[in-house]
Amino acid sequence: MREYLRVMKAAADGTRAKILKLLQHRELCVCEMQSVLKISQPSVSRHLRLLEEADLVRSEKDGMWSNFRLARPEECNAYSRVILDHLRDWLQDDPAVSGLLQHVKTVDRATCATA
Amino acid sequence: MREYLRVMKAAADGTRAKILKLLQHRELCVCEMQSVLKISQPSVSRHLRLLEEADLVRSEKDGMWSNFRLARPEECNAYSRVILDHLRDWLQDDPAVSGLLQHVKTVDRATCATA
DNA sequence: ACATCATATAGCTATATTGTTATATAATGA
DNA sequence: TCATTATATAACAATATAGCTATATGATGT
Repeated sequence: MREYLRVMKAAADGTRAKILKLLQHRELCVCEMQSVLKISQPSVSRHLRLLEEADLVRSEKDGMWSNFRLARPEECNAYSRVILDHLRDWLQDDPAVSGLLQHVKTVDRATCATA
Repeated sequence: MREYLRVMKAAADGTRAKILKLLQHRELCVCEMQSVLKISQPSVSRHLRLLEEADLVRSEKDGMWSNFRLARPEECNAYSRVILDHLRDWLQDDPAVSGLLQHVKTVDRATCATA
């Protein structure tokens, strides 16, 4: 039950759902997500920690940056695998998500500068 | 997004997950669930309202009782259908859930008496 | 070494959630 | 009608969550 709740609670938040949808597009660092989501950097960091603890995302350090991506199937647990799988279809037509997906195409970590 | 969050938040709670697992066994009235879950009747009622608003369960009045059952596929939305589908496998070996499933077999609405 | 940038953590506030008790509503049966 | 039973709603307390600002950590480049 513990793992089930961790995954479901992680997925049951609007900001985190948006992050997952953004990561379907490509890997992103924290400051890129901050720029797209228009929330504070610490808030993004905490959401990412919850997503990572739920095995929904994974991160890798690249120098100064932390790159986050969706967890690969073999990195998932039984619950996160299913959620990620369905999220590829879910929210695809959501207006808020579409807007962010437009925005993310114009974002570049080189021009973040701790907005 | 609204509907996604309604379903995910409804599912992302331990007590409500237990209710859904109990309802896989059979239809139950509020007082039966109260007896099995050992929480107050108003608390059960509110959980059921949230589950019903998420199209995860449906209820029918039967005289004095409200019978709750899992929503049928045609009563679901895109999200609740998927969650209910996976929940048939999920948590099947969870010790807390197993305990409740044992208990629910011995429960009868006739012997509830607003415990 | 020092300044800068990206990220993480700590601490706080506002809000949401879950539980409770008390009470309202509605059906049943003497 | 009146008491009883089942359920729903209201109001409250305790806890959890999500946002913020301030600050710590760690890498980069001068």
